[in-house]
Amino acid sequence: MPSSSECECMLRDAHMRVTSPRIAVLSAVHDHPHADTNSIIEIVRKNLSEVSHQAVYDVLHALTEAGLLRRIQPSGSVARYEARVGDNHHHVVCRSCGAIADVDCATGATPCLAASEDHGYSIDEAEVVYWGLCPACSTLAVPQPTPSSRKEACV
Amino acid sequence: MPSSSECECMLRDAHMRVTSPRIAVLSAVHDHPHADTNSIIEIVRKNLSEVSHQAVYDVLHALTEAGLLRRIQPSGSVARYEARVGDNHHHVVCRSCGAIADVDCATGATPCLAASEDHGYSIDEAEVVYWGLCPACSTLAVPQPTPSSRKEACV
DNA sequence: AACTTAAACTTGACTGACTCAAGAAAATGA
DNA sequence: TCATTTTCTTGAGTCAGTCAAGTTTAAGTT
Repeated sequence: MPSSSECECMLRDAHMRVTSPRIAVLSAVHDHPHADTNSIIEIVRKNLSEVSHQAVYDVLHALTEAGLLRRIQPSGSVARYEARVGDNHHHVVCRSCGAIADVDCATGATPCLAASEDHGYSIDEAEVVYWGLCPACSTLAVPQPTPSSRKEACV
Repeated sequence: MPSSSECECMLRDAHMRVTSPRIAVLSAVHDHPHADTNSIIEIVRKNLSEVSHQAVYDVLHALTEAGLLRRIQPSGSVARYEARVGDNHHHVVCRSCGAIADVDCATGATPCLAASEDHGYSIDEAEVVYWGLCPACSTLAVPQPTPSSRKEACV
């Protein structure tokens, strides 16, 4: 939960102009990791009433571009943002409720970055998303059969 | 490139009713891995004119549910489908043009599935997306500085 | 072969995340 | 303080994907 002046400092360090929407957005994402854009807009408006959604979108893009935020977007989810940048951690996503938690990399600093066959691509990042059920949902949910369990021979 | 009768057989094996849109969609995805929904609609309409977009959406969902197709959706991309199911391979995505290629798992059958700290989640899948530049784009592109290269001390 | 019914298809309107564009306002450096 | 560049506001627009209701069709049953 960095203070306004700390957020201000982060912006200055990134050579970005300091504006109250930027401070508010940066602070909001620090306080609410993995929040989606709409939530961020609401949080920002609690502190600064009257901020346009476009401003928040612009600020999120600018901060992401500057490396102060990281944008994540698991399949089936809208864009989410987090302030934990610089390390390479991954995420667990609940299939049922969509909750997201951070996971440190299992295999060290550059996880899984060695693809077995890169097809000539120059790879710079390996993004890992673990899918499953969060503690709350896994106690509620009935175990459901996997689609792959009904494989039969075809004549 | 499976024949219609092979596609028909896959559907029957999955206990699904055999319809021409389903055969056309299944065949189209087999022939065009990683195609997005719009492309699939166009391909299907070349063979079967007059198929509604809703039907294609429904069919894609049903086939995915049945395990005959797999849906992938890298950040910033629309949904894409592939017919290679059952193995756990991953994908390389070009940051510039969005091209996708398959990558076999680097670490064996259940790659990276061991998260270091699972936060109580019951994990059933690890999805890995490699980001980089495809061969074509990496020869064209000028090397761009990473955002993290401008870190300075803050008083 | 005809019937029944659950599943699939068509049509058309709708939602919601996100973008575009152009003018107004504000922060920075001189 | 002034000029310039960047940022913010406003409002319209785009597009992937969904919803809903009525119609058609395939497959199991009689």
